[in-house]
Amino acid sequence: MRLKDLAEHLGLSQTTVSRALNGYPEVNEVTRLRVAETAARLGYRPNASALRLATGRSGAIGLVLRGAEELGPHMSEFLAGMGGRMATEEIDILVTTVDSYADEVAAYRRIAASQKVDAMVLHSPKIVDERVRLLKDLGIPFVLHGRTNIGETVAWLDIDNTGAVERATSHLLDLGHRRIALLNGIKGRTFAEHREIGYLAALSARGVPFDPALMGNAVFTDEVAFRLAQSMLELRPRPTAFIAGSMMTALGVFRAIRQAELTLGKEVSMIAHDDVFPYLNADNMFPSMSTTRSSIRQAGTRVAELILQILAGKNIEDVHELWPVELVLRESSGPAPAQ
Amino acid sequence: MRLKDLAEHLGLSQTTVSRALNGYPEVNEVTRLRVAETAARLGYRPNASALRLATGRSGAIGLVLRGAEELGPHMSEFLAGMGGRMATEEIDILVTTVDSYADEVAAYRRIAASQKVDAMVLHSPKIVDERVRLLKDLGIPFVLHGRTNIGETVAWLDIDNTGAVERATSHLLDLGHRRIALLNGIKGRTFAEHREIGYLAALSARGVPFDPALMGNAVFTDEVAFRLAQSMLELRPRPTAFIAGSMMTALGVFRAIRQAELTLGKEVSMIAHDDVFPYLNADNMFPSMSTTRSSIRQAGTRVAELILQILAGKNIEDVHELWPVELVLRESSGPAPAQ
DNA sequence: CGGATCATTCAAAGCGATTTCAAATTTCGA
DNA sequence: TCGAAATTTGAAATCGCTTTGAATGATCCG
Repeated sequence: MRLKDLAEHLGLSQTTVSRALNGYPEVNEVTRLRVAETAARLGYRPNASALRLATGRSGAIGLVLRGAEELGPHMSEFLAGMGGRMATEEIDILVTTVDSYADEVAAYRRIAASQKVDAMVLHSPKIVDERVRLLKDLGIPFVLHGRTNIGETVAWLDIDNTGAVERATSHLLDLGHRRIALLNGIKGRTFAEHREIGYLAALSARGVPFDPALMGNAVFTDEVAFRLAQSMLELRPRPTAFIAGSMMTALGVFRAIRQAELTLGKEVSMIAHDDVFPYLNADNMFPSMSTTRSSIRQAGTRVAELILQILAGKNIEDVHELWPVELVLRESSGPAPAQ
Repeated sequence: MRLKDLAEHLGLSQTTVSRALNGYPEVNEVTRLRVAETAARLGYRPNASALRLATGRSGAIGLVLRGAEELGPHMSEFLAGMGGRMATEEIDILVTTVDSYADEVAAYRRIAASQKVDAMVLHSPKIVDERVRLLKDLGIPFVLHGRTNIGETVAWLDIDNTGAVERATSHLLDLGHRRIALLNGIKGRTFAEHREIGYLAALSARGVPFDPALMGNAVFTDEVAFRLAQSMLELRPRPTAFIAGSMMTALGVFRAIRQAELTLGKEVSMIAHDDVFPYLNADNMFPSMSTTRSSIRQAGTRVAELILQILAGKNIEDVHELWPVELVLRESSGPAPAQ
């Protein structure tokens, strides 16, 4: 069922039918109704490729992911959020996976040259992220999920990682903890650096010296977290509190604490960052987990919204959002044990 | 940079340039080289929309997901697997999320009518899954990840859920367990029904009566699993072993066992199904987790491969793969405690 | 009544590729 | 040397839609 068929069926020209369906004003209301009704009845849908070619818009927004590393639980939540918003606009999400960084750059070039997407989302940037400049050079509109220090205006949405960790650290200090371990993300990623800044700021505000042995940088998997926490718990004096970068990390720390036969919430405290996974609830852990919370799914939804605004003409200078992070105290964080 | 520009730049016709780039035989080797070199130097890429319109192929394969429910850790692993295979073919993955089942049907129709994809992947089917018939009616090639009992030939790839659970159950019976709980997936999904069959078969082979109180059907989240396991552990006599449907489920059972102050691997045993998440390793749990293992990422890669074969003309009757599942014994499963 | 205005409709020209069919040039064998 | 065959190139049609610019009738007003 092509436009041409539909037009013939109606005894009208393609022009009129196209206009009727796309809501142009210069078509008789009676005709418009007749067209709409017939199109619906016959299940007509414009061919996506033809439409894209004619309009120049591709009707898709792109996402390039380093497969193994990035397509984890965080990303799928983010995707779900984006998808929810885009679905109502009938805009597709185009997921491209790559293996290496070099492939990633090539992928951006390819996607740009073939005009497959109208805009892109850029993820977990580094402090200085060349991908940002690349996309600017390529002229593709994009929203950065996170921030970067490149001398260009970009549209971004980020959560207040610095503030979150600063508050968590301060709170633990208030509870008397002095040996607070930070399980942070990969060195070089902006969010990890921001968290480190918050951590150091809180420590220095109380004059508590920073001990590099109490800071780990790694991916957020329970396994790595387990190993890091395990070795930190062997230090003397050992840490009395952990700040875990994600819920996966928290699970690893959990295990390390248990294996060391310590009690979470008493001998050792923990505050974890919670991206709000529907299948891993901080409230229902045992003991329940104190968290710094920010829904990554909501972030996805909002990023989608921002992209739509940009495509509608909004100036990217006006697209900056820094989301506060709530500190939710539960059972896993308590007063530091007596010396 | 359009084909036309490139052709003018070369002093050739679009026809020749197009042929040269697409490897048609009737173009002079010297010319071909010159075209290829110039195209590469100028970074020419055919416009995706135009190419699709001209060829009739969309260069994408589709995936419709019910956002909240389906876009979890399993799916992101599967996606990563698919993406890896498709990337080398320059085929895109089009992710559409929907809220309700009704929306899902509409989404399939829409995608079909607008010819956005060349093929689709269908996921976690029900015993009788109408989506399968819908896709057949719509004439879209697809591969089913799982199986369904609809009277039609479809291409599918599935793991041997029945065999996996049967072996796990038999093994626990061998160890002397008689009260074995099964934390299964949502009722009606084929994989859950298959697992139930394996469970029941193993029980009845030993003449162990089936106790409905020891079977739970729910989504695979740690929270739900925790609640189910918790209430099961309150039964008397209580279950001495658990078969957990996923690693998330296992985490919940873990917690329930600990909260009940029992020891995993001694008073209570557990075998969990492991889809092989890179961030949640059965080997590194404490105690390490016995599992029935099958990489869902590999399944994704393979499904992608099968789709490519189908698009290349392979008969769907020849596309059926049932993957065996390995049983990996570790510390979480041990002999039943003495009465 | 007649010219201007308005409301509708349509034919045809893109969009940027592929592909059919024809033309031009070379090569080859008799 | 000449015609046929093979090789190489190109003009134009096509894919299915949007959109420009023109045409057709209907309506209005002096």
